[in-house]
Amino acid sequence: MIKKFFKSVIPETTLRRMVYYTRCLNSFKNEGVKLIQSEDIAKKCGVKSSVVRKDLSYFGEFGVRGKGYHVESLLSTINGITNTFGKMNAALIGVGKLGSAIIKHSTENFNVKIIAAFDKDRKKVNKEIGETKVYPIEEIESIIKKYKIKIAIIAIPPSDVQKIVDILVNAGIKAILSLALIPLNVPDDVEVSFVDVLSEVEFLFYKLSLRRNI
Amino acid sequence: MIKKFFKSVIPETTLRRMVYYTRCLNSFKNEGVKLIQSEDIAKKCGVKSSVVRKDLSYFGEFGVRGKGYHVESLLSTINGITNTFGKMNAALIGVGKLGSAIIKHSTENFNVKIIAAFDKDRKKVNKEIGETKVYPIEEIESIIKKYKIKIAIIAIPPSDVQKIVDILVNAGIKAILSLALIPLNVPDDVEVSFVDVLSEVEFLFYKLSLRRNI
DNA sequence: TAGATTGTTAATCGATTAACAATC
DNA sequence: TAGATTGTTAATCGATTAACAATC
Repeated sequence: MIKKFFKSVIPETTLRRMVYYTRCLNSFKNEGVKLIQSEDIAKKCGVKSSVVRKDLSYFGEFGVRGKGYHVESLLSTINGITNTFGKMNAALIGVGKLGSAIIKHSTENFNVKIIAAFDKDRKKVNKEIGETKVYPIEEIESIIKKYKIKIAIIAIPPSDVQKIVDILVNAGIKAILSLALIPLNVPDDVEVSFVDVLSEVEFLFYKLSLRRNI
Repeated sequence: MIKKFFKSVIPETTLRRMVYYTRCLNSFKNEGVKLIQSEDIAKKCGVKSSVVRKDLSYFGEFGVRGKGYHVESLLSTINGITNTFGKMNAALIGVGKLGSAIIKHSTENFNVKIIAAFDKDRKKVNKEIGETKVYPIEEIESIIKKYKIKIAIIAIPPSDVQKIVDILVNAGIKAILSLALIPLNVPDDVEVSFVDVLSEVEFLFYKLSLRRNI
């Protein structure tokens, strides 16, 4: 029987939870845990154990029935599937307060590494923040191509966003994370995603007020 | 016939899009536009017009068939429903790089106002960032109660998060936005939501790698 | 083997979509 | 009235859930 490597489509929601899972698994690994059950992952990540099992099952059969999952091998299987072995290089556009906070976070924390930052302010250019060098906007294309960067984070004022997006797409960027909640024009093969703290707060306000009214 | 004020449950996704819509509507208002169609809102927000109409219909019938929606009255109706007339006061815990970036954003941009910030660092306490005063951690409870703040943003290291969450819940906070992707223990009546830039980047990496493999 | 936990199924729930009747 | 756009419907799609057969 021929077995496909993956189920044909993996749900967005599953992919999002994979980020949780790898974090949990890494934390288990650091604690020296060798074998875990779906229930353990579930508790640590705040989801249900059936969700964990279903999510993992999209990628293959990793568990041992009656026993659980081997932390180490599960981790490396996930890394293998996603082609990411801790080396997720991204670019950052806009080295303001928010931008430099993100660089700082990335040095302290996890898998993502900001390997190049860009700013239009001449005073910031050629400086280094942590290990990240700041280049002028004009060099976006050459640097992105040179380092084969596929993902960019945009932390600039809304008015400048689309202009930069065009440059990025042209340079070969395949996914953009924007920190301003304005729609972007990109080709179909470029992923776009938004993260905006204040919008999320507004959403929470809506949720609370409606709760009172029903 | 008795008409309920709202449909009994409003979908999460609708509520999230309401944030977009109010922004679009405000921008139309500032351009002096009086009357708009669902199609206009849709284009500006990057969704489909049927989605806009369905979303708005959860709250009532605001449009005029054959004509469209009155920008001004639609905006104030939405504000009325959510009890928010531009006055969304929130607290912020942790005045590091990320925290102060958020304060700066809130002064420049939209509806949310950070009316109190907290930090354990004595050197930051009693300073002001923009119009936001920084209080010591010990005063969380008194200040939150004094200003009746219902929503808090947490921008502190993961290890301190749960401790602060307990204090916040105790002080009467009803919604928490955490900037660290670790699960929080809260009572059922407290909303929790997460925003984490680097997790989102990881998610995008997963998405891209899988795209290549299928 | 008996006990335990996985991987999968089928039912349920929720969100999206397009088409169109209602109506300004 | 004719033209236009809303508000609603019903079908489709996608995600969650709990239960359990498979199997270590």
